[in-house]
Amino acid sequence: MGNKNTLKLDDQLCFAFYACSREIMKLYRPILQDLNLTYTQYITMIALWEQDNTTVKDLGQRLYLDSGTLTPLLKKLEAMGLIKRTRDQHDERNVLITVTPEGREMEQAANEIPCKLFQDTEVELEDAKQLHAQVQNLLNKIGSKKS
Amino acid sequence: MGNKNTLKLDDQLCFAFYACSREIMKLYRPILQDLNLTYTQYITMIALWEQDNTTVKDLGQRLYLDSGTLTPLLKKLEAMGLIKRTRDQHDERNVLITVTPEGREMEQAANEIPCKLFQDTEVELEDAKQLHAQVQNLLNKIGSKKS
DNA sequence: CTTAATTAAATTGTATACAATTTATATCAG
DNA sequence: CTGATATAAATTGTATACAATTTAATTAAG
Repeated sequence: MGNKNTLKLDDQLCFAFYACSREIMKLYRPILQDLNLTYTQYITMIALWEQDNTTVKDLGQRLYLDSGTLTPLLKKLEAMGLIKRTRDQHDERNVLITVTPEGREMEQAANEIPCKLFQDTEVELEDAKQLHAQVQNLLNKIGSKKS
Repeated sequence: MGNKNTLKLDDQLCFAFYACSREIMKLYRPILQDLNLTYTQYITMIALWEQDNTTVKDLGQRLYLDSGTLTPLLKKLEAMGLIKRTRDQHDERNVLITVTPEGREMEQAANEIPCKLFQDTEVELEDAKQLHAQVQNLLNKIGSKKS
């Protein structure tokens, strides 16, 4: 492993997450191509299917993305007819995002995606599930400052 | 958890990796700012400190990045004086990347980074290390097709 | 009521990512 | 040797990410 004080790519936890997420996205790409969605657009739609009629701010908090990323992405999804963006009548600062019937229709097709994803790999679903819980736990700890 | 056939953000392993890597990058940002490096530039330098005088192709394989991402990034690092790009005399298709003395000097400062990273969070180093091994394992399995 | 402070999106500018194509070089087949 | 194939980088075009700023609307303070 070399000197303890020497930086190694193989010791970088963040790099492992970063590389792993991009490699899994490559598995998603051909599947999502059928829906004409990118991965970021896909998780945005998942967030909206789960919670319709919400704000850009709420979406940003759940997806860990800011308006600089979301505004153009949501405009794209609107142009594709999957969502609708409207100013909140009660507080014009908020933009409300709602899923259109076309967007709802896509949800049905999307439900088939998870079982296809790791189909041709050696990844065991049980391992993935166990790992997922730990990553989630880490993610929660990153935000909270030590007391 | 709702219907088993309903997509939920909290069930998405890839999203957990994706969000987690970006959140950790946010912890890196203020630290890397002292070196005037982005996270991608930082892991590229780590790869080069570990293996000097290598090709763009080799870097791409180790970082899971292609020339479309690396070429402009390496040009930036060269402009900063940290590396040198030269065509291989024996095979002009290859571009050899070498670390300059300035680039080597930065390695010393960078060695201090890992211990600073999770300092103010609740993340336990032992948990992180254990998790890392599992992510690495998954990453290895993604590439290999089921027999 | 009116100005100051706050908040939510949008915009601007820089830096990735990556598919697809192009360019330049090297190798292979006949 | 020579056209066909293959390979490595670079380029082009699209889609994120995100810091920093701007715009518009709301709320708070005096």
